Amino acid sequence: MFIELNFRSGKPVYLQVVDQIKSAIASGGLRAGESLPSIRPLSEQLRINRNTVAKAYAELENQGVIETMPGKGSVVAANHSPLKKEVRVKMLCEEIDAAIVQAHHLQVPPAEFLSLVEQRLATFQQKTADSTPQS
Amino acid sequence: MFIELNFRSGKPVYLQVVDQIKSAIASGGLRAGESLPSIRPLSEQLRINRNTVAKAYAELENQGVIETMPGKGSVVAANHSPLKKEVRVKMLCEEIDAAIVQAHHLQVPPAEFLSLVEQRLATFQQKTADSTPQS
Amino acid sequence: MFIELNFRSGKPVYLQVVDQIKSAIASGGLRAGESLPSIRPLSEQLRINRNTVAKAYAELENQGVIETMPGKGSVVAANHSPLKKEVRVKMLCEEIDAAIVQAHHLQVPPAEFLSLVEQRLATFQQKTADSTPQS
Amino acid sequence: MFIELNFRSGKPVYLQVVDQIKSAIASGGLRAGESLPSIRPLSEQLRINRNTVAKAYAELENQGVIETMPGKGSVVAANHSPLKKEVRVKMLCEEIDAAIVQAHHLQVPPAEFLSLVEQRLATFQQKTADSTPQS
DNA sequence: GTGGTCTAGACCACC
DNA sequence: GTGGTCTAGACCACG
Repeated sequence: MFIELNFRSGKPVYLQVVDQIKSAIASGGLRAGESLPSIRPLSEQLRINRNTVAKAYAELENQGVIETMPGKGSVVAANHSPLKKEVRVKMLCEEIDAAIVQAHHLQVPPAEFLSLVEQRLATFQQKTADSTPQS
Repeated sequence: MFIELNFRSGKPVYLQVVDQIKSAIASGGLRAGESLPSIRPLSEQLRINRNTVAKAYAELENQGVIETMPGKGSVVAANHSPLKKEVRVKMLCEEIDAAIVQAHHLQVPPAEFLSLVEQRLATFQQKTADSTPQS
Repeated sequence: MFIELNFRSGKPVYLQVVDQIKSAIASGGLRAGESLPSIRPLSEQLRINRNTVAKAYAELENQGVIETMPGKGSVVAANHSPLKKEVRVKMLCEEIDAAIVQAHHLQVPPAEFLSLVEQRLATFQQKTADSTPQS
Repeated sequence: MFIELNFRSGKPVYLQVVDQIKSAIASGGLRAGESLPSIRPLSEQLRINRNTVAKAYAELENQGVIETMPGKGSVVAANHSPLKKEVRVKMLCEEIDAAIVQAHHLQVPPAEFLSLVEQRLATFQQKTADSTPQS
């Protein structure tokens, strides 16, 4: 569980924790059912307040990414979102549009952009496969 | 100059203005040398505080995207991309990775994700083409 | 906006605030688009910490009950849940089952229970109608 | 003695045990004078700590629902409802109101809500009848 | 040991 | 003025 914080980025610390844990899960570094580090030790490791980690975990829980059992710790949830399909696609499209606008702004042509997407996607799938050698 | 604000997104209003103007320039809606609407009418059109628009313009000027001549309005600066290609690609990859992680957690499979990206990209290119028929 | 807190009930204070606001909305006391009291004054009125009210508002926001615009306050959201219908019905059934078990336990016969439900439902609809005389 | 635990609900485990035993008694699954499973086997069956079951039984004894004779096990107490009818109805109404508020926020219209209540009630009576065929 | 709640007080970003 | 974040330290419930 390696998390790197950037205190100068302006992005809230608890959100950095959220995003990095989600990213670890998406790339297979953490798998459904696996335990997350407890709040107190993690807060000490990251040199931040316990409440800040707790806030991150609470956010992850109500996004349905983890499940936390008071007194017993948190585990990665089985992945299935309770949101309507249309809402999920809409949320994803906003993220995609942001990337497309960014590409235009950085003068990366559409063809190269698409190829980049395919390449990054392949990287993620590779990582996921690597961490499930038992299948 | 069509700008759509989302007051619910948590993203600062002035940054939404900044990003949408940058995106309008990137996508050809605004071209180098063209002038931007003045602060007062734009703030009335968007129904936001003049200070907010002023802050957005200041930020754009800071980034070298526009040039403001006090008393004479603002124009789009000559296009330049001082960043090295590799830096730009790295920035873009962060945006792409965010979308991929999001897709995983929203239960959108890779194939559908790719297809969505292609679709949004096509839509975006269509809009770009529409707004630059003179080229 | 009358909220009554019971500090001895064991129910978290912030949840008491959440439930009473949701109840006020459901019964028509607060209508879509209406403003909620600001966090600071409400916390003073209730004699609790600002963070506790903030936590309640955050919870209401991510249940989609209110919308909050940083720097401008919170308003009651237009009501439409992004959850799948099946999930919504399941959540509701848990609440209903709790009431049914309670009725059995309190030795209230089914017929009387049903009649009670109809009566309370009518009361709520009445209150809603009263607060929308303009329709 | 079938008890189903939900470790994700946030509701304390020992309270889930308490409520399900109370509900089993209320619905006829357990009758006055009948004995309950002892703590040790029940804790093994539910895969929870013995202390948790013990706490549940202590709570039940406190509420007068069961009677425990140290060294001899626990039996269901003779049924009694010391609360006045009006108090019981008031308690029940709070539970009902909670369900109605929930229905409003989950966008379930009153008609569908009533129909759901009738359906769940029928299911519950069915279960009750099944477990008391001897009456 | 775990997570949850609440308080108190600080600083910041936005409008 | 508004809400958002973070810290620090306290107490409690649960297993």
